[in-house]
Amino acid sequence: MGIKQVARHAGVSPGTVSNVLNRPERVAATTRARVEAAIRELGFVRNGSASTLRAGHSSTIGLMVLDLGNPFFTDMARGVEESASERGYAVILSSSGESDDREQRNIRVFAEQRVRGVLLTPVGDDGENADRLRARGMPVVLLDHPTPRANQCSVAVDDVAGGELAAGRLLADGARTLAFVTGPTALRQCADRRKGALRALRTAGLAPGTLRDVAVPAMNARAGQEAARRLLDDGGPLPDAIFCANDLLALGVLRVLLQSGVQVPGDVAVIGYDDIEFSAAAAVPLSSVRQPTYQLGRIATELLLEECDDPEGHAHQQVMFQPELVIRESSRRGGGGTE
Amino acid sequence: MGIKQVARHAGVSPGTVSNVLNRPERVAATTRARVEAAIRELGFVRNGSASTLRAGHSSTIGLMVLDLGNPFFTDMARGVEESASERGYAVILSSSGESDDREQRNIRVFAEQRVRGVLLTPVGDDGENADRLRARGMPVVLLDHPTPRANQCSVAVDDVAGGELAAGRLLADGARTLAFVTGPTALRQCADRRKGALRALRTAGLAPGTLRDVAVPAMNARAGQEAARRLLDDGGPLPDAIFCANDLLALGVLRVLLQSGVQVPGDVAVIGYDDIEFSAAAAVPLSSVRQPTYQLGRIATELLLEECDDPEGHAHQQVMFQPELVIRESSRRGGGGTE
DNA sequence: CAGCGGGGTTGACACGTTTTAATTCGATGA
DNA sequence: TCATCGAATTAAAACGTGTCAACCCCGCTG
Repeated sequence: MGIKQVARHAGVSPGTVSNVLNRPERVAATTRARVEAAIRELGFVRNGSASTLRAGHSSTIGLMVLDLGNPFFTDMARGVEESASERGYAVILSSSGESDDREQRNIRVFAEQRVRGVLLTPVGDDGENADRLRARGMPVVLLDHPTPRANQCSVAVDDVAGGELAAGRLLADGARTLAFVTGPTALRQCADRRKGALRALRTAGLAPGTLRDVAVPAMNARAGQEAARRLLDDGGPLPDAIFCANDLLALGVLRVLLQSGVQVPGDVAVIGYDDIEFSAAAAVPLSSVRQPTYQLGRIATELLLEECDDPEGHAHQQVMFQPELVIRESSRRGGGGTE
Repeated sequence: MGIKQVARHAGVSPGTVSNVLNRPERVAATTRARVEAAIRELGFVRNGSASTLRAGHSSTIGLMVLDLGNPFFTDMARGVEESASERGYAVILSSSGESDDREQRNIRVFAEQRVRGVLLTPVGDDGENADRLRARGMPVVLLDHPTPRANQCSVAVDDVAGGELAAGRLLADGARTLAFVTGPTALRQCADRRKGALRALRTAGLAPGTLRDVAVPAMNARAGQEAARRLLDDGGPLPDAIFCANDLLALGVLRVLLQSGVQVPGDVAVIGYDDIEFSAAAAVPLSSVRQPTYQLGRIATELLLEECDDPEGHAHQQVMFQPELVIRESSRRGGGGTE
């Protein structure tokens, strides 16, 4: 069922059918109509692999995120998909699950599929995978990951500023001891948010040692529960406030605290990061740091496709958004607690 | 950068390189080593589009879900991806956003890409899109959608039973008037859960008119908020209990109720559907109907790949799971209310 | 009337892989 | 010594599309 059958059925040559599909303006209206009718009658759909083989690249882009279970990334993906489909591109969506191996495997799939370009939220910080792709001549835009390097585009939100914002608010509210619940410390997001928190501590004149790190191996609610249990079980006094690298972590933390009879924000204030939809509906509405998630996806896609369309004329850009603090019940001192 | 360059570099013919890639056992150990070295040195990666063109189909499967913003579907997708990658297949993940148009567009992409098979959670009930695919000889498994038709596999959970379970519990707890907050009524999930609720009403000896439908155009938290506002604003008395077609809807409903000072479950009991992770952490922990989400994805993938591997010998199966009620605070009468 | 130009169409080739049938080569047995 | 056999490798064809140079036809100009 190829272009040839359509051509025969319409009484034209295969080349003409191809022209109808790709440069309709070059073919006379009457023959075009005839070909289109044939296409419809035969139910023809273009063989993408043949196109891709001929063209050297497909009309899909690859999107790799850290965790599909995190609404932050699915919101981003929505932005990507809408922006891409407006330009006639399809999106192949993949998740690395924060695993270096899976990132590499999935990137290999992208390479095999000859996607037109890749949007990558990298697990590691070295940009090795991105470099490998670019070495093959494949445009890459880093997503939710800033780069100092000028050889590629990136779109990100200032996580250091976000961390400073969150911790700063907790300190301003009177907290003297802080815990930082974090996922894998190798993740740039975690490291930067921690750096911001430390900066806030310094500004407040407190020693960096005041920040107690609680690292868990994932960034979901279950891991957050584990972190909270660790905080509760180790015998010492609870910190005045807990800053979580992630709303999912924060929701897990919150849940265990409440189950254990700890008052939030009375005994402990909690603040998360990402401002996912569920945070506002949590048992204690969660303060958080909001990012322009959907926009992140849209803009990254635009940059990527711009580079694809004109690799020579394209000027790489490093876009950096500023996050915004959203204060709700969970960090509002005097809002419902013991103190 | 093709098989030919690798062949030249290793001093063998292209056919041998292909054999190394696909049937390593047929090539002598020493030449195999030489070819593998060449592959590594040149950084060769197989051109998937050429493979696909030759084979007639790629080694990817397409997965189309209703809503990537719903954790129910991302959990399912996790099951699919893990099961597929165990067998060497990659997954192209797409969301129809509950829109018929987008479903059709994305299925077209699947067809163009010549995916090996499709896992489809259809928007409509007619199975037209699935039929079109199967007419092209492409295996399709319906996901979260039962079929009476024996010409295809399906994997689903009994939504009528789930609806009956949920509404039955609300009635057993003493509710006499019920609201059903639902997304697009054309969605099978919504229709079936409603049917179950009606069945429960009948069993309890109540008139079907007792069920007050509140239909909103989407199945997310925002739509749930709209539904709750509609319930509050129309002047009449609130129902004793609200059954939501979806946890996202329920979380939205819950939020607006609590903001308006309505006690849950004291004034109104609420129960959702899907038992997503966030439900347990909601302001009032949400009762819900649990489904074997991850298993759904795994089993559907297994069925699909089984059909792909042996289209003739494959016997279609219609798998139906039974849901399970999870009772939490939001529907526990006497748990914290006025009554 | 011959020549010219241009819009519309065609035919053939290339893309990179897989596969099948054919070929080489060394060893074995008669 | 020669025929035979099997293992290892090769050459060539095919998959369906896009492109590009060539070609045809027709009207127009000189």
